[in-house]
Amino acid sequence: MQTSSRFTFAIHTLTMLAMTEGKNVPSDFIAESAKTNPVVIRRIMLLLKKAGLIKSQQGVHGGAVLLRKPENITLLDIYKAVEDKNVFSLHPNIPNPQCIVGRNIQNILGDIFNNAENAMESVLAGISIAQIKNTIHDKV
Amino acid sequence: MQTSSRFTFAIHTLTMLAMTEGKNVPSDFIAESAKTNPVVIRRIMLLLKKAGLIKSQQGVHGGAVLLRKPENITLLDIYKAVEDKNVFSLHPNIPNPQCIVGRNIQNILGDIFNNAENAMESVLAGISIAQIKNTIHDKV
DNA sequence: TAAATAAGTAACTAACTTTGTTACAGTTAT
DNA sequence: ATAACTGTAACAAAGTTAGTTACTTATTTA
Repeated sequence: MQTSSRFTFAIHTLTMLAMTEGKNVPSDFIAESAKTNPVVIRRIMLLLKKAGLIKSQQGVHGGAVLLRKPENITLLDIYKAVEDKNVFSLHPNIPNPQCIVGRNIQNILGDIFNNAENAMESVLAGISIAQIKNTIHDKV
Repeated sequence: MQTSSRFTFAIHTLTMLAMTEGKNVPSDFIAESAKTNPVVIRRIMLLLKKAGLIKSQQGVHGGAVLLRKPENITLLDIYKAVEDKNVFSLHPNIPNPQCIVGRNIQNILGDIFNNAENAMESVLAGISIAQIKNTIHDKV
């Protein structure tokens, strides 16, 4: 599995927006901090926009701003905005229904995988952008 | 992220071995149940072998057998045997150290990502191949 | 009104991963 | 000797990702 950096880029982006609350932040500025191309950031901004986490403005002094307070944006909100696939994948082809294992394994694993992902997601749900921002401030 | 099916294939394989305890099970037999190519199964068997979960034998009546009781093989053992990458990825390039966010974000996210993965892994650690085998039997 | 700045977006590349496949060498039971 | 296995190399096809260039559209400001 090749894991994407979208989630990390998205958290980075929203943290930057939380640091400069109110002001429009352009993608170039964020890209410079995250050391990537502005288009990569803009693509992620589109996903965050679709999820209702930010709004953006074109033109001079344009950029992105948060639509919610940092306290009300959890990492789970962000995760769901930018990662669509599950952590675990079942078989690429449907297993043999004439085998007792093949006939049952997908149901069983589906439940287990859901439980495992939920456990992971509840950790993400417990952390807000505000907490990350504060941790950064505390460190300085 | 393109998630792999190795974990699912590996659980499927070990469950099959647990069902026919003692007997050597050939890759073709497992592949037929999982609806994939025998080489795919053999490649996964190599990983399970390296992790000490199975042994395998060449030649007529060859195949794979478990090296531990099904009760003593957890999904976490299997996961670690076949998936080497982390669920989450940090930035592909090192963030800008001259930015307060860039300077701190990787440490902060590293901790959070570890917590989230640990939560997921402890669910996997709580389930054994024996449980899966029993669930299959109960269903019939 | 012109210029400058920014998002939005399309198109493309390079690198990488994954599953599936063929082929064949080595091993072992019968 | 033969047949049935694993082990393994090599390759293709498909998909994803990050990065890049280039352009259109929107908006501010001088």
